[in-house]
Order: sequence, then structure tokens, then C-alpha cells
Amino acid sequence: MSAIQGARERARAEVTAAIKEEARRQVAREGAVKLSLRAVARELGMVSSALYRYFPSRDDLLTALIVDAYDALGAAAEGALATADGREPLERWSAVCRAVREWALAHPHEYALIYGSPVPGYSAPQATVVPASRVALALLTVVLDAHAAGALRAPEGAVVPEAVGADARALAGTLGIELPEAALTGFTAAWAQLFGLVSFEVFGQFNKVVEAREEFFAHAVAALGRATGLPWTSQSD
Amino acid sequence: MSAIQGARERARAEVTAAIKEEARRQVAREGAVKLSLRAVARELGMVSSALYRYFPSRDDLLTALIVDAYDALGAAAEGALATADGREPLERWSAVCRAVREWALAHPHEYALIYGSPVPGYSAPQATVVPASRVALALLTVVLDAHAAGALRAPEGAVVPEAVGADARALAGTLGIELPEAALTGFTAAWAQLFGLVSFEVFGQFNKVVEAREEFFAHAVAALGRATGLPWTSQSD
DNA sequence: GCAAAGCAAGAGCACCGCTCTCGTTGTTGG
DNA sequence: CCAACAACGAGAGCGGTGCTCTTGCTTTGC
Repeated sequence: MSAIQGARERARAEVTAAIKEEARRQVAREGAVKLSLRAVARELGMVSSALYRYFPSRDDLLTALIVDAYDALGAAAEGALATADGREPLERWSAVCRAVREWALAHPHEYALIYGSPVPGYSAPQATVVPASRVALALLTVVLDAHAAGALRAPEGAVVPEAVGADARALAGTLGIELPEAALTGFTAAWAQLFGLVSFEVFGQFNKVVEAREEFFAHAVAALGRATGLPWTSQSD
Repeated sequence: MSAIQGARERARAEVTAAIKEEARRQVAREGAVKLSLRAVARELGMVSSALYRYFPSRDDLLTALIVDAYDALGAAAEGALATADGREPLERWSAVCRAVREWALAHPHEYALIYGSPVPGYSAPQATVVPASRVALALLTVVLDAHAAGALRAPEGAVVPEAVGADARALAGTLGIELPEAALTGFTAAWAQLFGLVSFEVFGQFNKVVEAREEFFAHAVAALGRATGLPWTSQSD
């Protein structure tokens, strides 16, 4: 990022990073509930009160971890998008979804941190909204590209209610994109539904119900992409 | 249930209920993380150690609340199903979904308790699986009735992968129901996706994205029902 | 070179989950 | 009927938590 000026600032950056790293390790091992400032300080060989020079409270440390988790998941999604560049829309869509699922399964506690119950306050801190949008934007890219190529089918089904269409227009304006109301509305629903599939698997709701998890997910996600209007060849799944 | 024998057992049942009630109040107000045995005991005018005569640990108290929450949500879903009896399949489907959403919005912390990050251990205690299935069974009833009436459309899209179909057959066997593999697979996905929609709204992921929450939900849920194969008239939404 | 700011350390506060002991009280079998 | 027993409430206490405040030391900037 920016050049580090003196030894003090460098030390501060390093200690801050070390705290976050140890905290992330604890969250990954035991979950956010078990994260303890004292344990982090102990592991780092400092006294607990010293840690408050770097994070004003436990919730602030957790918020930093939340931002990092959003960024890591977003990077995974964007990486999958880049790797699937040039392929069919539905394949790109599925690739991003698969990356989300795999990251979630590899980091269940960090996934729970961002898509489980919000643990500090009720409204997410402002700092989290940009990193949080990265997955959605990766998915949206697929839809936008398909639309630009004239390959996006109009979603079947009922007409979009006026208030919902207004939301879609406002959102399109905010993002500076061009997409039919129905398509953007359907995409928003698919975005939320994707995380329903992932959360149910990560949180154990599919126990004794779905065993072939990966195949089920691929199948469901492909259907989700088709419902969003992405074109498909007869064999794609 | 069973007749209460002596004064002691009656007292025990009453104290147990009072503890759960106060604990539920605390969870509803501050969330599961803030639930404190000592605070519950204090509020009930007893000493904290006495509470351990009724619940062996904090996690056991939480588990009891989880079971109650599943039951309350299940009852809401079943109530909606009963109220919508005799109406069109898609209306019944939407009614159950709406009941789930409304319960979740009315009891966000209790919803987070059951569909957010699992807070005690990783695998849900055995006692939770039956109450947890009530919502799914209410939704499934709609699909089964439509199928029995010959009104269920075959889901379009790719063929169901073999392993996924095997899961569907096994599940149909366990439940003692008759439903085509593709339909049951699609239903399972829709079930998870429904909770994606609800969780995103309850957990604040729709902030600054969807404002017309109720209309959006109704629209998305109707599409979900149609994707599952429920028949629809041109005007239903 | 010195004042100001940043920092680590320690003591301490109020709270937590949980355990153990000790009288008391309701239950029950002889 | 009453003695043995089991369940119970109260209290003290242990090790842990988040967080604050004070006390010196060190680095920084004028």
C-alpha cells in the first residue's frame, strides 16, 4: 500500500498483522465465539492490555477479520471468474459458485463469520460493504457479459412488481450497469439463493438429506444460472 | 404430556419453564452470545449454581431454546399450510414461505439461533432433527399434493446426476413418499434457497440492495415454486 | 535536547461458566 | 410413622473473560 515511514510505524503494522493472524487462527480452529483477546495476547507473548493499542475492542478485531474473510472469499470468486474467462456463461457462473462453495467448506468458521449470524451489533460496519460485494459482482459480471452478447434470455414467470422493479432500476443506476429489471431482480434472488445452498451444506442442514454434496450443488447451481437467464447447451450441467 | 405426580415434580417443571422463558427473553433481546446463566438466575431470584440442577450447562440451555425455536417456526409454517388449505399449489407454497419469513423477521435472534452459525459444537444434537424438519415437511406437502393431483410439472433443465438421484430415492424411501427424483431434488434445492432469501433479509445482506422486501420475497418465492414444478395461473404471483 | 506522543506492563474491576460443599426439605420404603 | 435417601437452594471459590487505569520507558518531531 503506502510506504512505511519509521521503525515505529513498521513495528505497528507488523504487530497488527500478527494479532490478526493469530486471531484468525483461533477463529478457524474454534469459531468466533471462542476468540479471546487474552489468548491472542498470550500466544504473542504480550500482555492483554497492550493489545488495546491496536484494536480498541474485541468487536473491532472481529470486524477486521470479517473484512479479511469477505476479501478472501471475494478473491476466490474473482479468481474463478478469471480462470473461466472465455467459456460459456453457464460454465463461468458455475465456476464462481463452485469457488464460493469450496472456500466456504475450507474455511467454515470464517464463512460463518460473514454469512452466519451477525455477532457484533446488527448493522454491518461500513467498512465491510465493499469487500462483501465482490462475490456478487463476480457473479453479476457473468450475467452482464451474457446480456452484452445478446445471449441473456428473459426470465419466464410473472411480471416484476413495480416496487421491485424500482429497486432494480435504482441498483442498476448505482452500479452504472444496464440490465433489464427482470434480469437484475432474478439475479439478486439467485445471489441470495446461492448462499442458501452453501450455508445449508456448511452448517450441516443437509446431513442425512444430501450425501452427494458436490454433484447436488453443481446441479442446483446450474439450474440457478438457467433460471437467471443464462443460455445453456443441452449437455452442460 | 404425562400427569405430574408430586409437588416436587410440578415445581421442577415450572422452574424449568421459567428458566427457558427468561433465557428466551434474553436471547430475543441481546442474541445468543449474550445469554448468561448468571443473569437468568439473577432475574429469577435464584443463585446461579441452583440453575445447574435444571440444565447441566449453558449449551444445554441453548439447545433447549434451539428445539423450541425450530418448533415455533415449524408451527408457524404448518399453521400457514392449514390456513391455505384447498387453494392453488403455488398459493399454498407462497403462504408457507411467507410464514417462515414473517416468523424470522419477528424473531431475528431466535432465527439466527437455528439458521445462523451453529454455536455449540458442530453437529446438531439428535433432539433437534425432528423439529427442524417441520418446515421442510410443510413445504413438501404442497409439492406432494400437487404431484398426487397430477399437476406437478417435470422440472426443466439438465438430467439429474446419478448420485444425486440416488440420494433422492433414499430420501423418498426414508420419508415413505413417492416423488420423481428430479422433483425431489429440485425441492431440496428450493428448500435451501428459501432460507438463503430469508437469511439475507434477516441478516442485513439486502441493505441498500432490496428495499421493497416483501414484494421481492413474494416474487422470488413464487419463482422458486414454479421452478420446483408447481403449476401456476397467469396472474398468480 | 526536550517535550510530546506512543508503547508495554501490571493491577484491578466486574462479569462469566462451572464445581464443590453444606444445611434443608420433600419423597418413599420398611 | 419415621428413618434413609434424593433433590434442592445457597454460598464460596476457581480460572477465565473484556476492559480500564496508572506507571514508567522509548521513540518521534520540533
